[in-house]
Amino acid sequence: MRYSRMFIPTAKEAPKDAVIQSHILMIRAGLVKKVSSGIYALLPLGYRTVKKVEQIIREEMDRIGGNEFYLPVLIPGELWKTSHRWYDMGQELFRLSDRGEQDYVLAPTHEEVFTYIVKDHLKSYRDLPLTVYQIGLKFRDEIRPRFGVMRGKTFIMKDAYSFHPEKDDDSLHKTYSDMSGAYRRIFLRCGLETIPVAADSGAMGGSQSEEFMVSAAIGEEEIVRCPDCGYVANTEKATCRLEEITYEDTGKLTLVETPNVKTIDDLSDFLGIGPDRLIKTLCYKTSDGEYVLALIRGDLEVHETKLKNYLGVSDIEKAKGEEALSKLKIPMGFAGPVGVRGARIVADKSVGMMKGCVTGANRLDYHYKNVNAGRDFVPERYIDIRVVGDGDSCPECGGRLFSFRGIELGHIFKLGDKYSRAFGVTYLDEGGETKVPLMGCYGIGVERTVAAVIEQNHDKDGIIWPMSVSPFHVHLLPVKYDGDMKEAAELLYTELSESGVEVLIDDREERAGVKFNDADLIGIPFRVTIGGKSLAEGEVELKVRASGESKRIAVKNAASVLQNMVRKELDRYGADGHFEGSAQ
RNA sequence: CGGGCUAUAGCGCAGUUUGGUAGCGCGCACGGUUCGGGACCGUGAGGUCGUGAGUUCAAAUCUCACUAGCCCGACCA
Repeated sequence: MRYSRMFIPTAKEAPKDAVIQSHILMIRAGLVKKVSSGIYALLPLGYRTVKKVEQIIREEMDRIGGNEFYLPVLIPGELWKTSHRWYDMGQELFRLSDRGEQDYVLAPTHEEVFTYIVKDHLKSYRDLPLTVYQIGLKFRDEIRPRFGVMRGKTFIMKDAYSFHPEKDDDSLHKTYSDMSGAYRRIFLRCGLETIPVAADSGAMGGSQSEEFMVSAAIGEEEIVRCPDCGYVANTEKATCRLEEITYEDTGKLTLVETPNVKTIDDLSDFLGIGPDRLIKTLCYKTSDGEYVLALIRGDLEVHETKLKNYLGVSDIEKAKGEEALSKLKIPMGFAGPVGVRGARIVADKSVGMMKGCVTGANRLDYHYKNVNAGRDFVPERYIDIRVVGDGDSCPECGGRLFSFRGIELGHIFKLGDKYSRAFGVTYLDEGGETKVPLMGCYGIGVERTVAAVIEQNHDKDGIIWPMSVSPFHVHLLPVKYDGDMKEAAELLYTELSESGVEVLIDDREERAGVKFNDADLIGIPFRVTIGGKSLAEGEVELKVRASGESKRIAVKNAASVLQNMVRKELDRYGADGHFEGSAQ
């Protein structure tokens, strides 16, 4: 491609709403343009990279037997009512209706459509297992779009679904681990180091689930890892060993006056007791309108996602002060589990052994002391709802966990039969009996992957593309697009292009400095400078964007040398040595 | 949705306190000099000052309402 003909709006300064490097660089290098909050247009350079990532995904999906589809994004609401997600999903689902007032959704994922299609054609156990996928646009009415392309209202996602014989967990597990392997290769081929993390399955339902994370300070996920045994988990799911604390029965329940002492810290100071002797009581309201008291040891925090998952509701929120008072007669700051009516009581495991402790008395300015769990109150269950973080003990080996932040690029789930059952998907088994298949689902955020590549591969001057996803392989830079330099550059351009190397030639009549800076910003792995002096000596100059190394090559060999270097570099990112030639 | 903030030329910003009819840098166009790391000189184009109402002789500036966007939190690929 010729730079002068290509739409590449580079900029010295990025708009102030870009706060992370990948976002700033995507805008400055002319990869994307914001159309509205959370909605981005891919410009030619950005789209080239996106297509390469898609192609890598496609190759890896096909390798494990995936069938690629192209599905509509406008979906009849009927399908979503069948799966019940029309009602469950809440406001992030874009809903609309046509002139006949038929309901539609803009698909945020494609379980419904794929299940609908498979239902009609799946007849026999011989058709299983089946893996289908597509790469396409998704819509989510995100509450807060963020970080450019990282979290948008529209985004490209690869989503795959697998179908397996009923109760055949081995078959499901086989595809699940094939996916896990494919995901590792995909990210590796994109030049990314990802960390597979045990995760929460969230609203999707299902059992096992694994997220593919890239470590990044701006990541939206918090992950804990044990350096000793390698345990890794999203904090939505992570557990830890319970600290050994000795509690003693201190006698019978006693009311104690605690005027205006509302927080754990204040209470701890006021009574001169450590926070691990206090039971924190948080009052939640579920999306079903139920009230729940969540109990946890005073020095710990409740993880709302864990609590929500246990309760099996789509959302929870802290109950408003007035509401807790009027509905449950619980004054804010003095809440406790003793004698409460009208609310479920759920306790973290840390509360299970607590004796001789302090809780709110549900009476303004009073707490109870000498509280024993099990005696003075009985929660419906002791479960793990605590926030696990730095310094907690690894549940596997007891080592000290540390936490870090990550960006979620992919997520794989075992779904079970929720969707197949809802849609009435069945097949006949060997014995001629009707069965319901198990399902798995597997997603990758495409633009987000591109953003992560930039996040991990850039310097102060711009992007440093891995060859596998770079919009071009070689950037030809004639210092002057005129005379001998122009001629040599054009010749090299033709030779390289004909041999399958993707070349961007900077044929603009710009000053050298401008061209160099744009080249660094755009970040194509190999830059070849065709300058007056070296050309007079029959040479051109190769600069490797990543290392900054440069060397001279004889003009007459340049095409073949570059061709080999590009090939070698592409092979480095090939998976298992199977990678063949250019990513296009 | 809760908390914080912003809105003036394509981008980055000043001007708002104390009302007087809009400016700087980058970018863009033209001319000239320059020409291997974002050159210089000159000329020029480009603005409903987020929207609407109000106060006033006069509003980017003061008042009210609204809208959009950004940051922190809850949701997700």
